Amino acid sequence: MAGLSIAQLLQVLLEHFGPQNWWPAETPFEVCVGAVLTQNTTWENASRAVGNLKKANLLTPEALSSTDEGELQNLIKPAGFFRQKARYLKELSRFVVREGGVEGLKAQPLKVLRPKLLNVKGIGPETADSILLYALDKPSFVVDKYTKRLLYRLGVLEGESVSYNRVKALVEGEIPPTEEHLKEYKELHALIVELCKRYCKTRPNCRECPLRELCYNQHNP
DNA sequence: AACCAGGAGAGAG
DNA sequence: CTCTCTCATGGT
Repeated sequence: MAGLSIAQLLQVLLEHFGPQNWWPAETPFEVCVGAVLTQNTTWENASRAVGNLKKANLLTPEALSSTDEGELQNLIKPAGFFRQKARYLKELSRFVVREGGVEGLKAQPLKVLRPKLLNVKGIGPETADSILLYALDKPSFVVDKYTKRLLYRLGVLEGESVSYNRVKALVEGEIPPTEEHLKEYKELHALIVELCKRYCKTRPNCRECPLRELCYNQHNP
């Protein structure tokens, strides 16, 4: 049944969609901000908020950390949860400044950086890994709702509520978190999102899905 | 008009 | 560690 390897999955997705070259952002810090703003929200909504911050010249750690929180709330409203996300962005930007900016973060090893990020209010496992992978070029695989849903429907996971760390360990067990696999981590997560946005949402569209023959429960999703 | 979207914190068991 | 509540805007 579950004879599907993660490497195979990546290969099939790459053949269908081609390299995605994520994350859609101009700077590493913009990736960090976007990672927070897209929490439990569509990228379309998060992107509007990012655009507002860009117009206001707030997409640097220094500018963001010294901005009035109330004004910040107004700018990021389209992303939803604007009160807590404004607080989270303040926490994050202060952290980045404190650590010597993006360069200061990049200089640190993954093993010490990940716990530090998880210690920041508003940065959970997915947001931390997104920042590590796409903003700081550290090989830390990103698990999200799509990843769990897809791996479940492919018969790799027992359910969709398997814990974050177990899914992460599963993938990183097959593709080790080393520098040489950085590109594969980036592409795999991006491709899973691309696939799921189109074919593997809560209500699936299996008929046009390129993976429909691999999906063990395609008739009762 | 419910339902959903690239989560995370806080509290309880 | 797992379960449940809350947080909010915008599209279908």
